[in-house]
Amino acid sequence: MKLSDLIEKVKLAGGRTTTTRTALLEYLLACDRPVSPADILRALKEKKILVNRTTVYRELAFLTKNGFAREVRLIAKPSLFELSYEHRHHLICVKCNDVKTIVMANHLHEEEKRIMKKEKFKITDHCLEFYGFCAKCQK
Amino acid sequence: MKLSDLIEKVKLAGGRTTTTRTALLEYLLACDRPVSPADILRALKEKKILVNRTTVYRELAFLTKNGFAREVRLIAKPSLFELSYEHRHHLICVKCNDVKTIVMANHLHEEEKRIMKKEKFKITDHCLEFYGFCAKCQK
DNA sequence: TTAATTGCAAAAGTTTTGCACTGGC
DNA sequence: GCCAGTGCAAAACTTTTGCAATTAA
Repeated sequence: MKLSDLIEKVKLAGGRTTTTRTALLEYLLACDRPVSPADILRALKEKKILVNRTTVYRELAFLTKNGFAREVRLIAKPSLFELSYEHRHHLICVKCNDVKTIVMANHLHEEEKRIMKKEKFKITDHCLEFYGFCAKCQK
Repeated sequence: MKLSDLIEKVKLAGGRTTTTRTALLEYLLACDRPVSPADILRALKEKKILVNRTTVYRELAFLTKNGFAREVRLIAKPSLFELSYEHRHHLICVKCNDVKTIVMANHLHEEEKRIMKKEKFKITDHCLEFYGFCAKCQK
């Protein structure tokens, strides 16, 4: 996904193109992993882009509400956010807390069908995360 | 799982049998769904068992650390906790936020093997949650 | 006894709100 | 000009810590 395409889509959704929004989207794109509001604040500060904490929260709320970002809650206390243009899964190291993003095919269609029938619950999405030890922490 | 068995196991792990701990385990057992520290405080208060907030947090930390409980982070802001004597999954209604617990066989063994090989990540656990609409909210 | 458990107060950290002001389109 | 976006300060929550007192085993 390209930054310009993202910005275009945000415009279509009624959002304006502001310095903050552009910088935030650029950062989320570059990271390619879930980050916390605090991470974002830190990163933008380093780039000399001064943004208020509240603005970051509101921006994330806007992106999430409009389907551009997604909130994931893995290990760390604060919520983490990532762009949502594709279905992602994460490998979370329980030792160093590192999070790696992976993309994989959905192997749960049949299972979801069965659950929907049995539980009368209409599944629209799922969240699958793997916990364990990253390459470094296995040594 | 029976309360007395749970208490016995906690004892083996070096934990003492206190009013708070017993009441908390009893509540978690009865709920059979993830609950927040605030939920626990409220429930114990209703039962006239006066417990401090800090104690609830410490108790949950103790249970989690010793493998009796598990922290799950679904939709609600605060972390939710549930007993961990079996592998569970949840059906989370995105409309009313209701959470239903289900138990299902692990269909991900093959997938996990593949990921471990490809990503050099040693998977020890996973978390799979389904989002959608509960029976009530489909109407 | 003695180590685990607890309460209380205070701090730390995260997220939300109200309000006035600014700036994209 | 309109209304989305913003900063600031303050509030609301959630979670953790230090310390002294209590209590199960």
